Amino acid sequence: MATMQIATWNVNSLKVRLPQVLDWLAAHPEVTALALQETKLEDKNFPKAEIEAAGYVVEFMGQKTYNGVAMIARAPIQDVQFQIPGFDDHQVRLVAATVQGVRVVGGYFPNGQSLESEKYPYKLSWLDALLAWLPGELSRYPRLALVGDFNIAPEDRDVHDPVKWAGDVLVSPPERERFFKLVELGLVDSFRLFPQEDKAFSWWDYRAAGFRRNAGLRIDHVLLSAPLAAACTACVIDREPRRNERPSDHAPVFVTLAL
DNA sequence: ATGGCTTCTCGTAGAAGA
Repeated sequence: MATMQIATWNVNSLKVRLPQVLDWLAAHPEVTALALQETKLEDKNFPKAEIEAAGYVVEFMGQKTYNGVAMIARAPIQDVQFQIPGFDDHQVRLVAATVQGVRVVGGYFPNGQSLESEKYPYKLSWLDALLAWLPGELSRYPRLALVGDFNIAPEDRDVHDPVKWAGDVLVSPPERERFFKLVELGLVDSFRLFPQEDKAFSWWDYRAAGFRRNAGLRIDHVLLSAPLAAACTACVIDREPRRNERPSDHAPVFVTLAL
């Protein structure tokens, strides 16, 4: 039986955060696969050599200014696929790859901006496309982890001030319904497999001292198929990098699997 | 306080993030 850890981190610019990513990986040698979101880099500017020099392999697809995803791994990355098949998306938001027999799907789910924005129906259609695609992926890869920045706080306990946020984007019922449709596909919210402290969040607003006040949301998730959930021994939101200078507004989240 | 802060860009102000 071997232990592997799978992680996700919205780095909000890999250009700025690369040293922090490398430091974090060095401090977490059991992390076999790390899915990144919001790399915000065109492929020609991606720091592939630096990541490989640290002893990792990496697959990536990005674009200027916004979005962009990557998969960093200690072990070979196989069968890489970008974007949701059949969903014509001009925003780079998904990478799927197999690492040590585990299918890791890393997503940067759309934010939606507001319920009135045209970005909100885009978010819902993106979620619907993901929901339509995943059943086949799950049958092909029974060991599957869906990770990333979901931009959905599934329950009120995932929100620092549920009254203030009520009905807003990231917590609206149509988004939450789709999150729980993912659960109905057989994907388990690994964080809730274990006792957790109250007010556990993965994102804190840069503004108004959000982190200091723990005014956050739990929107970064690791969802596991049944065989992986059965092997999961821990799910941790690592707040430590949020204390760095120039931190990402998101914390990394990782699971430990005893496979 | 419908803001705050941080990132990005055919940039130096405005959009977007969540």
